Amino acid sequence: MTIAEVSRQYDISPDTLRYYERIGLIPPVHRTSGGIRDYTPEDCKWVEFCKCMRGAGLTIEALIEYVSLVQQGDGTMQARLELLTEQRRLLKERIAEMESTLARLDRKIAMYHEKCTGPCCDAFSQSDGAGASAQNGQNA
Amino acid sequence: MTIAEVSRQYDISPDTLRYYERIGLIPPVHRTSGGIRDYTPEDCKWVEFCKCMRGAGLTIEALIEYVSLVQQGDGTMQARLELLTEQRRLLKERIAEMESTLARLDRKIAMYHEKCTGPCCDAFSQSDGAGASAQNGQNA
DNA sequence: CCTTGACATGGAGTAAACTCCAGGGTATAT
DNA sequence: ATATACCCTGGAGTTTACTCCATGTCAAGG
Repeated sequence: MTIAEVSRQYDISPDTLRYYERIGLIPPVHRTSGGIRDYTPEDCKWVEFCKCMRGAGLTIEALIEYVSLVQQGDGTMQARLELLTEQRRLLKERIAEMESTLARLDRKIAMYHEKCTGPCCDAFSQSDGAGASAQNGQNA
Repeated sequence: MTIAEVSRQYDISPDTLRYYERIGLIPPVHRTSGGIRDYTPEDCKWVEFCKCMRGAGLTIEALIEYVSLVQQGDGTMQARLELLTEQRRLLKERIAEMESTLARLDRKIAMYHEKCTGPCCDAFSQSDGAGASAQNGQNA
């Protein structure tokens, strides 16, 4: 598979694909005798994997480390397991934080709904501020 | 409250606090007669709100727009509601994506557990690749 | 063989989001 | 009054993660 095909398939520019390879975010891609990249299914899987993990917010640094461990062979299984476990923990933390922010957004939206559909729409004037509930010192 | 106190309380550098104010991510902060920032509880709430929303991945652009709407007064309630609803939708999408990546990480971790504790630890040698399951074209 | 379009490399340029700095004002303890 | 610590602004610098570019190579059609 050429770099252009991979680019289309995963919606990542050729420049970015080369960049990812250069910094070690994906292992070196297979080449033709002429030196042109010819992505194997394995190469593609790395591209997809990195895209997925980056999308979830894993750092490039952690992923480079993981790729490096895989390239060092089977002796690094334990280290890989630890790395992935730590990244899983961090990901779960981020999700929890986002869930709580989502709940907060929901409360704020509910308040705007009340204000917009309440008895006297457009006639309110409490300073809204950061919380649609500016009166009680703390919200979420 | 001085900028240094707010900085400590929310773990945001004074430079970043000034930057946030400059770009409109928080409304103008109250000043002393001498021109020095003196954060009111309301100002602090904005700082906390922005920190929370930024932490969940809302764009600076969307937050600036929200702050701007709030400053424009009560006529913008409907627009604020729409903005928040859209941001909520995007946030939920991101969470869903991260949940699925979390599940994928879990599967991969489970596979490493098997390999590390299985019958012949350290004696495997299937090329691992991006999936700890390099044999079946697709994983997750 | 030659043209044409995609690909290669190394390095420079860019956008976002800070972060740092110089030069100068403010405030409080001595 | 003055030293010291903190704050101000405008602007330059930094980091991250790309993105673009100049120059040269590769490969398929005519």
